[in-house]
Parts: sequence; C-alpha cells; structure tokens
Amino acid sequence: MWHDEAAFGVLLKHSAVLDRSFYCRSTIDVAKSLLGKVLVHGATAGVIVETEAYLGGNDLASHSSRGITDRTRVIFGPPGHAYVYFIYGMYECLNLVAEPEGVPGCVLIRALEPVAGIAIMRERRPRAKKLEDLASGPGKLTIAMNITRRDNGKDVTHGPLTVRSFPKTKQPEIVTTPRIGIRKCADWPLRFYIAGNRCVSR
DNA sequence: CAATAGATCATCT
DNA sequence: GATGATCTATTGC
Repeated sequence: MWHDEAAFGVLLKHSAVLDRSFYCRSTIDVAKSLLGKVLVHGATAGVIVETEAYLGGNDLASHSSRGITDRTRVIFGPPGHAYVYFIYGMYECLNLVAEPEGVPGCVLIRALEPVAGIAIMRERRPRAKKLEDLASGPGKLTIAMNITRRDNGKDVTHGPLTVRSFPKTKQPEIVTTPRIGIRKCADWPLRFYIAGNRCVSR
C-alpha cells in the first residue's frame, strides 16, 4: 500500500523515530523488535524483514568478541548508533548497536522490503529484476539505500539515517533460524525474519 | 534447480 | 598472509 513515491510523505507523517531506549535492551530483543520497523535514509525507505543478533560474551561470530579495536569501538559505545563494516573487498553491512554503553551487542540488518524511493534504489541496483531482489541481503540493501562506511558511528535516533515505527502496527509473526554465512557459532538460533515475506534473503 | 568460482580489500595473526 | 556477518555469473545435472 506504500509502494509508490508519493507515499513517502505519508510514511513520515504517520510514523515516529525510535528513541534510544528502544536500543538499550538485550540484543536479541532489539533484533526481534526491529522486524516490521522502517529504515529511512535520505529519500529511500524499507521495512526491516530480516535481522541477526551478534552478542557479546562468548559469541565468537561477533566482531566484538576480540575486544575493542578501531573497528569494533562503536559496538561497545552507546546504543542507537550505526556500525557499518566492509566485507569481502566489495560490500558494506549495516548493524544497529544495542545494549547499554560499555556492553557489546549489535543487530545486522539482513533484508528490507522497499517502500519508498524505489526508483532510486533500482538505479543503484540495475541488476535487480524484481522488487524482492532490490534489498534482500545485507550487501544489497546498503547499495540500494546508499549506506556506506561514512555512516559508521552515526546516531540513528536523529538525522538522515533513522528507524521509524507505526504505532498501530501489530507485531509480525517471527521465524527463528541459525545465522547465515558464518563458521563460528554457526548453529546458534539468532537469525529472525518475518514469516512468509518475499524479501527475506536466500 | 544446485554447486562453485571470482571479484577484491580491511582487518587481524 | 589468510580470512571473511556477500553477491553474481556460470557451469553442470
């Protein structure tokens, strides 16, 4: 129902930016709660349909598991900030930092259902044939929404990169599976997606 | 369909 | 010097 450009103004008017308390919870709670929320960057927006939790403690799949370095500093910082990293020499991936300051934990945004700025996203990803190919993966969505390492450390509770919620949206049905593309802790059930959604990655 | 190779570089050992 | 929270094109059945 939002699938056209004019709907962008409606989206902004009827939704509210999530504040820091949303992110200042356990990483798993934040990962699940982000499903159904709307990621907005510039003139593009998409519903978050798939996430993964990367924990502190003994989660060796997490970048934060080796402690604070130049790269992982923001994961240990205050919640509600973006952690963007470069992977495989080609792609950038967007995470949102959870947990109180000093406690590591972040949520990888793995897939979006595009809702506004779709023409712009298609220009950025000309090889995507169908709508569900535009942002159905962590590397795809950063290209479609033009999110790069310049956004690393940015506060997502205000500014050009935010997450919004619609007050009357009910909680979607969530499916839980192991995380994708990792070797360590490969069987931990920390991937979450909206049941039946076509934009979930494969 | 499924499996695999290639692209390409920041980060850490 | 190896690895990796990926994507795409190509090959083979």
